[in-house]
Amino acid sequence: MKMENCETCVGFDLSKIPLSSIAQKIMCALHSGDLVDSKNWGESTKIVKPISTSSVKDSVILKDGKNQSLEKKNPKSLTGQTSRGSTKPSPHSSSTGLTGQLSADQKQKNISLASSRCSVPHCDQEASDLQKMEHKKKHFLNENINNENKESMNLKRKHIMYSNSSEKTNKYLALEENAGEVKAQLNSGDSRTFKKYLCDIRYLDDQSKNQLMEMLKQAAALVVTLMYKDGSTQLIANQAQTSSVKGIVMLLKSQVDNLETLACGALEVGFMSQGQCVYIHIELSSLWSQEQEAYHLFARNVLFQTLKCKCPVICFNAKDFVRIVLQFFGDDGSWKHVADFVGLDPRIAAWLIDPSDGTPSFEDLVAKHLEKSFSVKVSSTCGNSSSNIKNKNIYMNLNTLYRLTMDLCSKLKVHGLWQLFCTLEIPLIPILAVMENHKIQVNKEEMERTSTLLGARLKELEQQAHFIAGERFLIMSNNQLREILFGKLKLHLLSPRKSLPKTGPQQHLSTSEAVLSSLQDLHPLPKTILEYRHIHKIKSTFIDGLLACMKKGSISSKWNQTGTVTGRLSATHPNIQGISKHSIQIAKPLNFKGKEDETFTISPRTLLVSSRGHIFLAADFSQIELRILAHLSGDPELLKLFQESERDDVFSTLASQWKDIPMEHVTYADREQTKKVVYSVVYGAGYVASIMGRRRPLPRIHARDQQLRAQAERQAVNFMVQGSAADLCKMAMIRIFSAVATSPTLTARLVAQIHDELLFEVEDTQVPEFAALVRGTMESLQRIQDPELQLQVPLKVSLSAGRSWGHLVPLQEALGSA
DNA sequence: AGAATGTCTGGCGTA
DNA sequence: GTACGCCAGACA
Repeated sequence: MKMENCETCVGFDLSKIPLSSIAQKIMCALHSGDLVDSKNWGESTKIVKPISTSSVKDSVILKDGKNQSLEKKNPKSLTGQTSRGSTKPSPHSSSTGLTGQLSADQKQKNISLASSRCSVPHCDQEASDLQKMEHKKKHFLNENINNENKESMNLKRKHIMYSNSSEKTNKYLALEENAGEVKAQLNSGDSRTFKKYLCDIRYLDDQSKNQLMEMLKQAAALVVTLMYKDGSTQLIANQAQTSSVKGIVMLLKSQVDNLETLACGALEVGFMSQGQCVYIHIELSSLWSQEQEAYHLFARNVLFQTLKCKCPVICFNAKDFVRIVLQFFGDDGSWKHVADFVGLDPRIAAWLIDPSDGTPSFEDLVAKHLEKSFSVKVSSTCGNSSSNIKNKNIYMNLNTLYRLTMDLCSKLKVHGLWQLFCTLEIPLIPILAVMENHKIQVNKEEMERTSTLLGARLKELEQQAHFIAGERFLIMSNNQLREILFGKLKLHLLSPRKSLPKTGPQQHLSTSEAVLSSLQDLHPLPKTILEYRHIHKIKSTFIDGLLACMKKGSISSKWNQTGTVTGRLSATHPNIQGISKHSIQIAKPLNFKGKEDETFTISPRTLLVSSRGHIFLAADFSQIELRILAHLSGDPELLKLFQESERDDVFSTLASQWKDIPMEHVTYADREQTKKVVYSVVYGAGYVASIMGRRRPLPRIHARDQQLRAQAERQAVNFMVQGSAADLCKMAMIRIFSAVATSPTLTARLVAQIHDELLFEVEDTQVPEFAALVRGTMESLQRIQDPELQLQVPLKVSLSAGRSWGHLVPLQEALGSA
C-alpha cells in the first residue's frame, strides 16, 4: 500500500474516500466482531461470529429491564453477578463471587487489589445468615446501648421484617411509626450518650469513647459525609462549594441490609437498622490546649479506624472524604494507609450505569434510582430550623444514601458492571485523593516573566493587525473579524477554494484556523490573527490560567472520575492533561532587552518542576490504542506489525512501508502524518462497543440515515478503544500504587495521569528501582487478570525522566547524566 | 437605563 | 476521527 492513497484523504471527507487495504481489514474485522465486553473480549479474536449490525446495535441499546437478553448471551460468565430474581440460598460467604474471580491474580502477585475486602452484601444471602445478623444486632444493641426503647424497637423491627413479605401494605405505616419512635427516644437524654441524631464525639466521656471504637470495629457498614462550615453536607447541593469542611458525619450501621429484600423494594427506613450517627469535628483550631490535643488524638483514631475497617465506607463523593481525612492526618506518608480503602461511591456506580449522565447531585440520584417515597431532606436556611431538625435531616439523608448505594450496587451487578466497579473504579478513589493532595511546584518567577513577555508580544500583534486592517477592532471577536475579512476585504471572493466552511445557525463564514490559513496568501491579516490566537491561547490558558490556580507556589489539579463517557479521567483547575506539549517560538517584542532579532522559546510544561531531591519520571504506554485495536480486531497485519517491529516505533515503521522509504529516512513530519492517517482510519472505521464491561448507551439510529449511523459507529469504536486504554491505564495506576504502598522503602508519588502517560515524582536515589517496578507492572498488564484476558499484542512502555516536565529525556540518559 | 451575571458558542490545546 | 477543559465574546 502506498501513502499517496491516504495523503489525499487528509482534510477531506474520509467517508467518501476508498479505504486502504489495512483500513478495509480493520473495518471488516470490526464489523464482524461480536459485542465485546468483560465476558468475551478475550475470545473475540478467536471466534469472529458474523452478526448483523442491527442485532448488535439492539443489544447495545437495551437498558433497564431488557438486559436479560444480555445475560442470556453469556450465561456462564456472570460470576458474582447474580440475577436479581435468584433466591436460592448460597453456601458461600458474601464476597465469594468477587474474591473467587481474583484469587488467581492474588496468588500470582503480592499486589493486593482492594476488591478482596470489598465485602458488600451479596444477593444470595442465606436465610440463616440473616438470622445470625439479627441476633448479632440484638446482642450488640443490648450490650452497648442499654435502653429499653431500643430493645422494644428492635423487637418491632423484627416483627415488621417477618411480616413484610406478606404484608407490604404495612411499610408506610411502619415508616411513620418508627420514625416517631426514633425521634422520641433519640431526643431524650443528654448529649453525652449516643441518644441524639447526631452525637458530637468531642463531648463523649472515656467509656463512651471506648464504646464508639468498639462499634466502629464491629460496624457492618459506615455511611459518611463531609460537613461544611455553613452546616451543609455533600448530600445537599449547596451553591458554590466555597465554604470549607468543618467535620465529618458518620452513620454506623451495625447490620447490613441484605440486597435481596432491597431489590424487592419492600425495605423502608423503618425496617433498617437505623444505626448510630456521630459527628467528628476536624477543623483545626488555632488555640492548642491539652484537651484539644487529646481530642485530636481520639479523632485521629476514629478516622484511622474508619480507613482501616473491614466494612465498606459509603460516601457520596468518597474521594473528597479521603482527601480531607488525609489532610487532617497531616501529610506524613499516611497516604499509605488508604491504599486499600474501600469507598462505595453511588455517584461512580451511577456513572458506570449511565456514563453520559454528567455530574448528578445526590438529590438527582435519589430521584432517579429510588422510589418516590424517598426524598432528600433539605433543611431550610440555616437560621430558621433548629439544630435538631437539621441533625434529623442529616440522619435521614445518610440512611437514604445507604439505601441508594445498596440499590446501585445491585444494579451494577445486574448490568455486569460490578467487577469493573470493584477492581478498577473503587481502588482508584484513594489514588486520586492522594494525587489531589500532592502539590506540583511551579517556577513562578519564570511564569510571570513569560506572562509579561507574551503580553508585550500580543500588544504588538494587535497593533499590527489594526494597522493592516486599517481600523481598530476587537481582535478576539470573531464577528468583528468576519466583518473585516469578508465584509471589508472580501477575501472569500478571492479564495481559491470554492466554498468556505460556514458556522453557526445563521451560517456565517467561519474564521477558524483552517479558513485563515487558506487565506493567508491573499492578505497579511489572517497570518497575524493566527499568530495572535496561538500566543493568546498559550498565555491565557497555560500561563495566566496556571498562575490563577496557584496556591503557595504550587498547583494540584482536581481529578474527575466520572467526567467522561469513555471511562477516561479528566482534570480541572488546572487541566494538567491539556497543557501544551510543544514549545512555541515568538519574536522578541521591540522594547524588550536583548538582541534585535532574538526569539524566545516558550514551553509551558517546562514551568512545572520537581521538588527538591526528587525527579519526574514519566511512563508512557506506546501506541496503546492502536495495540488494543490490533488485539480487538485480530487483524493479522496489525498484529504482525507489533510483534515483529517491537524495537522500532510503529508509526515510523508504517511510514517507511507506506512511503516506501528506508526507516532511517523517515522524518518527524512523515511520522506525524502517518499517525494522523492511522488514527483517522481507526476512529473513522467501524463498529462495536465496550471492553472490560464498560458500556455506553447509544442513541437508536435509523438504519436509513447513513450519516448519523456512521457517526454512531465511529463513536462506538472510539468508545471501545479509548475505554479499553483507559481501563489499562487505571489498572496500571492501581497496581503501581499498591506496590508502593506496601513497599517498606519506596516513597514515589503519582503526580498526574495524561491518559496514556503516568507522571511520578521520585526521590533521586530510588529512580532505578522504581523505574523497574513501573515498567514491569505496566508491561505485565498484557495479561490482565486471568488467562482469558490476554492481549494478543505486547505492551510497550517508554520511560523518561527529568527535573522539569518539559525537559524529560529517556531514562537511560537521565541516569547517565545524574 | 446601565451594570452585573449566567449560558452558549467558536476556537484550540491535550490524549 | 472522538472526547475532554478552558478562554473569550456574544447575548439574554
